[in-house]
Formats: sequence, structure tokens, C-alpha cells
Amino acid sequence: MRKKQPTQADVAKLAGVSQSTVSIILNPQGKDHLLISEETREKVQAAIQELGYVINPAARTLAGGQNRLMGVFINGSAFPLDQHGFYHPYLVGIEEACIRHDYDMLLFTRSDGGEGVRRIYRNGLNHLRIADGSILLGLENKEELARLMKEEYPFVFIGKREVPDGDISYVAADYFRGTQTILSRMMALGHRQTGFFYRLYNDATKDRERGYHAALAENYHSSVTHMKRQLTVQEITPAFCRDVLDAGVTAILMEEPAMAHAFAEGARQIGRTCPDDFSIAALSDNDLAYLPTQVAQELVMINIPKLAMGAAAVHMLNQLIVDRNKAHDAIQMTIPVTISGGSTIGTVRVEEELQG
Amino acid sequence: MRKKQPTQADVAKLAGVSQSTVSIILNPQGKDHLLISEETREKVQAAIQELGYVINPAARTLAGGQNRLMGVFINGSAFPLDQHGFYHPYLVGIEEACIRHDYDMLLFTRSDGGEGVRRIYRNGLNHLRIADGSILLGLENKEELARLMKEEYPFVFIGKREVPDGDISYVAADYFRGTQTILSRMMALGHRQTGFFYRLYNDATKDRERGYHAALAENYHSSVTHMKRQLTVQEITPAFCRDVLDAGVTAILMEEPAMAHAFAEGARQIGRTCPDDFSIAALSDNDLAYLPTQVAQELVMINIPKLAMGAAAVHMLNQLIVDRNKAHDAIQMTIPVTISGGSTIGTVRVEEELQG
DNA sequence: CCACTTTACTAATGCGCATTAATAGCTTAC
DNA sequence: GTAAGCTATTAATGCGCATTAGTAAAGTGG
Repeated sequence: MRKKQPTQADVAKLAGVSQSTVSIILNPQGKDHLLISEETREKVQAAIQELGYVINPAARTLAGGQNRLMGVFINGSAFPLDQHGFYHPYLVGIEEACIRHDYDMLLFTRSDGGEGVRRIYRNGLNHLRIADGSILLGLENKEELARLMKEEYPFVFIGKREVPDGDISYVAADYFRGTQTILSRMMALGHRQTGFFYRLYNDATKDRERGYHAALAENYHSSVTHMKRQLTVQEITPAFCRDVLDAGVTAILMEEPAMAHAFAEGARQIGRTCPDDFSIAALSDNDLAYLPTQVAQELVMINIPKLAMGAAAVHMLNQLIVDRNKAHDAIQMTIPVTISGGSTIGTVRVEEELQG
Repeated sequence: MRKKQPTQADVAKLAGVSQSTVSIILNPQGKDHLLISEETREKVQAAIQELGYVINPAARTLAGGQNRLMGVFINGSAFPLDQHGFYHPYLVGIEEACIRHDYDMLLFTRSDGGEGVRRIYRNGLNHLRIADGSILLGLENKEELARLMKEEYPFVFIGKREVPDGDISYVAADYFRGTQTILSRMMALGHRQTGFFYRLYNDATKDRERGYHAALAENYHSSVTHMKRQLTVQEITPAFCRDVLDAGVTAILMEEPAMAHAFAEGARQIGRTCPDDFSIAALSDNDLAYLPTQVAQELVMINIPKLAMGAAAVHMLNQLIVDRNKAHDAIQMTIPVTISGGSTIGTVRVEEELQG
């Protein structure tokens, strides 16, 4: 049989004071500090020592209103066996920022019984509410997002999401400028015919697409042509590469490094090399661990500042929680990206240009 | 102005029932299940849906209920930037088991203000209590453990810990049998003079030591000698290796793979090779990522079943939580280890034996 | 010496929930 | 037809604490 913990009331009885007095002593707040005599203070401290009293955080929370719990909802495993998990860098940033802001981190691991994906709403109830606010990673379900918004639950989405019914708070990478920068660099080297290939057409893709068109517009010359389409890695065969290159495309933007790698490989098999015959870049740095180290180093690509994004999300969410009684617009933050690599972009081969 | 979170009272009012009814519906316990009519149940569920009600864990805890929160206390970063974090495999197992047992995972990230280590007691209060129970990883502070025990808070320690004041629940790797197996294998190959080197003398080391002595006792032959001492990687210089080997030691057990690797390197520099001149093995598989791949594959070592240990900890803790009102002995579980590698153990060179 | 302020404390309340005793309506038993 | 037993629900209570509105005692001013 578990024995009960001593409470403030026990301490108070032993010290010969009231429970309120104990509570006041335990919660020093500015001037109140002066209202309890040193003598009483000492009696209470002695009683605390003697009983080995520790405060009950649940009671304190209940009376005070805050949990200092920061929820983290991940649509997938937070700790994948494969350590190169997609979400890991975000979590590093989140953990670090949680420490700074004095939150415990609540990972929503409960699924809804069925073997399916994790959902915010279980039995129709939002179980995120257990936390003061939550960070959402990789949630694809826009319905759930919209519903969360309507409930006015404080949350921050990592990655950009546009929801029809209003603005949500998010922190996103600046794919627009990243893409624009890379393509501009290519065009400055003489490339005129460009290709833009993506895996899924989502909000992030839209940003890249805008950057792509911005670069095209800004470097406009007479005979620009370009191709743009959705693509899977499996589709990137030597034949596909030949089609693209024979169409005259010399500057290629791939959403994922794996796609860029596959293209370079496919092209190599038909005797075209990079950066001699074409230039190529990736518009993310996902899953680099699966590529050869050299490729990971040399490929021009957008580096997503995942760590900073995670930390920024915590920071923003803390703001939303602190201000949760004021009316508050959604906070939307775009974080600059960097570009790494270099040797997969080169000048256009003049001979070819002349031949064509 | 953010509206207050709905409470059971709000749900009750909307559904036209009492708060008690709502609570009863939300806490199904055996036969009580029958005491609320299906009609009322539906009304309440509808109200819950409409309000987006979710339970307040602090209040529930205070009132004696359950949160389905499994605490995880790590003395270090759960998500280290360096992805080969020591704790990662445990967390994989924990997450997986939490999903199976329907717990959310609460990572205690709050530190106690100062820059120091994470502590269970902050301002003298045990902040783990918000979770139904907690898993403790890498806690070195035995005082805190003893105190937790005295409070009868349900927790499971990962790694073996003997506390003076009674038994705590833990899940540990079977270093005893692992060490014994490796040394026996060496001795079966003719090794008689052995060395056992450890990094820190902790509870796990004690188990290895017991295994070491058990193997010695069981394979006893007339002229057994051995050396045993604490060691850091820095101390493992070529000179040190020469000392050890010249003393006639041919079978070496190192606590950490890094130590084994350092020894093999040091020995190589003075012209002694493994397994020709000596056999060596590691008694853990920590930090393998920092060693050359080949070493990681060939070195004989104990593989710690971290994943299984994490999962077992969740399982045990769930048991403790479920039975928390019954008197319950501590649960202590030892999980078998496997041994990997092979090419760093060989037969003793007969010529040397004859010469000596 | 009386009204007024300051000091040092306590009584009372409520946070949101689980739990238990109580109750009202309704059925069965004899 | 009344006692006894169900069934479905609620009222009441307390978990441990923070907070607010007191209040008694001591001090101050004129």
C-alpha cells in the first residue's frame, strides 16, 4: 500500500501555521515576499525539511493553469531505427529550444487503435490539448488542420501550409529564394533551356516553382524554353535522360537529391556527363545519407535549415501560448536556406550550342 | 480573446446531464459500463465532439486518475545532433512499445535553470509526477533514485542499479553471461593470461567483472594470471600495450570498443598484431559509429539489446502502473546479449608459450 | 484616545476531475 | 399493495495547491 506524500497542509500543521502561509512562502512573488516574517519562514522551512515535503506538480498546474508541456505531433516515427530519419534534425532544434524555454516535450505516440497513421482527432476528440500547444510535423491532412484552427488551439506547423479557411502559423524554409538563386546562377553561366522536376505537387513545391519562374523571368533572353513535370525516381531511366537532354535542356532542377543522382547516373550511362553536358541541382537535402558521400558533397542543393526551423517553431509557439488571451494573428516565418555543393553546375558547352 | 478550454461541466451542461455522468462515461471501468444508458452516452459524446473537449491531465492526476503519459527521463539529449546518440536505440524500443501500450511519450526536457545536468528534483520537487510513470536513462545520481523509491513513484531504470535502501525496478543487459562467454571462448583457445580493463567502475562493470571471474574459475588451470584495472582511451599508448603484452597477457577484455580499437592500434605500432599475438574483445557496442566500419564488423564484442531493453522497460512500467495500488515487488529483468564479430580472437601462438 | 494605516497572517474559494453516497423512478416478489 | 431490488443518474466531496478577500494586531497621526 502506497503511503501518501506529505502536503502543504501537513507542513502547515507541523509548523503551526496555515496552508496558505506555506503556499505563499513557496511561491515568492515580488512584494508578497515581505509579508511573512523571517521567524515564520524558518519554522516552515524546518517543517518542510523534516517531512521531506515535495510539491505536487499536478495540483500546482491545476491551480495555476499551465502544464509547460509542448506537444510534438509527428506523422511517423520520432525515433526511427534508421537513424537518418527525415524528422530528426527538426527534433534536435525543438529539444534544444524546449530546454531554453523550459518546456517538457510531449511526443504523441498513441495511434488510434487501428494500424493506420497517427491522427490528431481520436474518437472525435483532439488529444493534443493535453499540451499547452503543439508543433506539427509532416501532417498531410488539411481537414485536421482546419479543425484545429477553428478550435483556436495553439499550434505551429513546420513546413508551409496554406489552408483555405484562414492563416495558420508555420515556419517554412525559403524554397522560393533558394530555387531562384540556383537557377539564376545557372542562367548566368549561359544556360537557357531548363527543366524543373518535382516529386509531389505540394505547398513547398509551389514555392520552388515560383522561384523557378522568378529566375526565368528575371534572366529572360530571347529563346528560353523549359520543361516541368512530376517525376518519380523510378521513372528516371537512361531513356528518360536522353529524352530530356536531346530536347536541349542543359539546366536541370530536381526536387530531391536522389532524383538528381538518378539523373546523373542515367545520363552517364548514355555518355553524357555533368557538368560538361548539363548542369544539375537539387532543391532539398533530404535523405542524403542514402547517397554516396561524394555525391552528397558535390551536388549543388538547397540546405534546409531544419534545426533552426525546429527551434523557431518552439519560439513561436511559446509566443502564442503566452499571448493566448490576447487576440493574435497567425505567425508565419520563412527561414533563409543555404546552398551547398558546387561541382554539378558549369558553363554551357559552346560547341553544342553552335551545333544545335 | 481565447476561450477557455471546455471542461466536463461544459460538456455536461450542453448534454443536459451532470458532470459526474460525463466523468463516468470517460472512465469506463468494468461493470459501471452498464450504468449509463446508450442514449445518454450518445448525447455526451455528441457534446464532446461539438465542444472539442479533451481531458485535463493535471486535474485527472490530482483526482487520482490516469494520464496515459509515459515519462522518459534522459540524462542528456534525446535528440543529439550527432545522430549516433548513445540513447537512440533505447528510444526506438520505447517509442515502439509506447505505441503498443497506448501511451504518449513525455520527454523531460526541462532543466533546473542552471546550465547543469538534468535533475529529477527541481526546487526540491519531483516533476516526473505529471506522468503516470517514468523510464530513467543514464541517471547517475543514486540519491535521486533512492528518493524516488521512497516516494513510491512508479519508475523503471534502464541499466542495472543497486540502491542501498531496497530494490528498484530495472532492465539490464546480461553482461555477466556475455563476458563469461567471451572469456571462456578465449580460454578454450588456450589463453591463460588475461586482462580486464574498464572505463568506470559502475554496476554494469561489476557484472562484467563477475562474468570475468566466473570464466576464470570455470576454466581454471595451474598457471593463470591476470590483470585488471581502470583505464581511459588516452592511456592506451604503444608503451602501455607493450607493458601489457610483455607481461604475458594474451587475452584482453576491454569495456568499450574504442578502447579495444586503441589497444589494437597501439599494439600494431610496436609490431604486435591481433589475433596472432593476442586476442581482444569489447564488452559493449557503444559508439561503434566512431570506429572504422571494418573494426566494427570484426571486433568480437557484446551487443547490447538496447531496443529490446527499451521495449521491456515500457512493458514493466505499464505493469507497475496498472498494479500501483497493490503491494508490488520491484521487477528486475535481465536481457540476454549476443556476441558479434569473430576475427579478433584466435588460438594462442604455441611458439611463444614454449619460449615463455 | 480615536480613526487610519501597515504588518502578518488565515479562511475561503476554485482549478477540473474521479469517486462515493444518495435518490428517484421503475420493476419484481409475495 | 407494500417491501425489496434494479437501473440510471446526480449531489457532494476531496485531491493539493494558488490566490483573494478578509481580519486581528500593532503602529501612526493629530
